[in-house]
Amino acid sequence: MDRDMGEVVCGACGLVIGDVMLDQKPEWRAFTLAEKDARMRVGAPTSYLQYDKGLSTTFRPNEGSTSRQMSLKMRRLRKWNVRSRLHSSSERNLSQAMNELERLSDKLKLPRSVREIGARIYRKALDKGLVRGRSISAVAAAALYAACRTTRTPRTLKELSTASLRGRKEISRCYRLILREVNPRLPIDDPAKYISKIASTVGLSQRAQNEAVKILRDADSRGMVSGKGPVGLAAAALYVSALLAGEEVTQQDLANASGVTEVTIRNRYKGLRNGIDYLKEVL
DNA sequence: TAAGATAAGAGGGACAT
DNA sequence: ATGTCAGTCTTATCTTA
Repeated sequence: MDRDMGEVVCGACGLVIGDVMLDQKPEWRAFTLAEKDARMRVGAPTSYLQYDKGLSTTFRPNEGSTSRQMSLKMRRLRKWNVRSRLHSSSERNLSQAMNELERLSDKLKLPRSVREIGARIYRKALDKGLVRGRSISAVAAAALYAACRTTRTPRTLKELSTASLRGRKEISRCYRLILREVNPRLPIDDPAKYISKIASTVGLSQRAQNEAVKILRDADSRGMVSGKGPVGLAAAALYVSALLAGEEVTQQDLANASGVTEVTIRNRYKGLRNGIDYLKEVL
């Protein structure tokens, strides 16, 4: 089980068995009865996924005493309750954004934990006024992408943009804005994260994956990776390791599975061959 | 048919004006 | 703010084994 990836992977063969990670746990645990008793009072775990963090009240008609007057009064109260919750534009904005976040996460099979972080990032962006003048869906997609990066969950900007209604350019603009304004320190994208994802869709062995990771480490230690796209590097490393292991994969297959072009794979492949001595001899 | 080569164009970062 | 430069990646097309 690879928690970073949000995937369930077979340890023997590297096959991705399922990529839906359900997070059904409450956010706390009770170890003793007394503790449990104490915690009964905290209510549901709060969540950033609801625009009001799950703390709002709702009115329901009282089914027991349904006098005509009472139900009218209740209806009025409920109306005001709803109004007071939704009246501010920022909260309306949030509620829309949370919907979009849910839709995207669903499409991309992202675990709830990532969605939570995406929601938190979106809130910050909204508080800083970054959403004004931009589309909610684009900023939401960008926030979710940022969440993938902070949690080291391998999703590409491209995947985000195909799931979103917005174009890649617009989302990446928002993403860079978020980087600058709200989330200055994100870990750099690690190519190794993409390896098992790519490998399992083209059916490469775990052995080949391990080898590919090793190759990437070598390349990194030689300063060959800076400035290069992480996905292309991962795909090329897999191509090399497949050759070494005698497993059959075409550049075309890897290109399809990874979302980069064959040309890019070829270029990275060439770089790896020239840059790493022990590969020069074998290939 | 897969792999390699080449060229043109897009988009974005760094840096200067 | 705007322009230029170097470098990456994509798309398209042709050649090679």
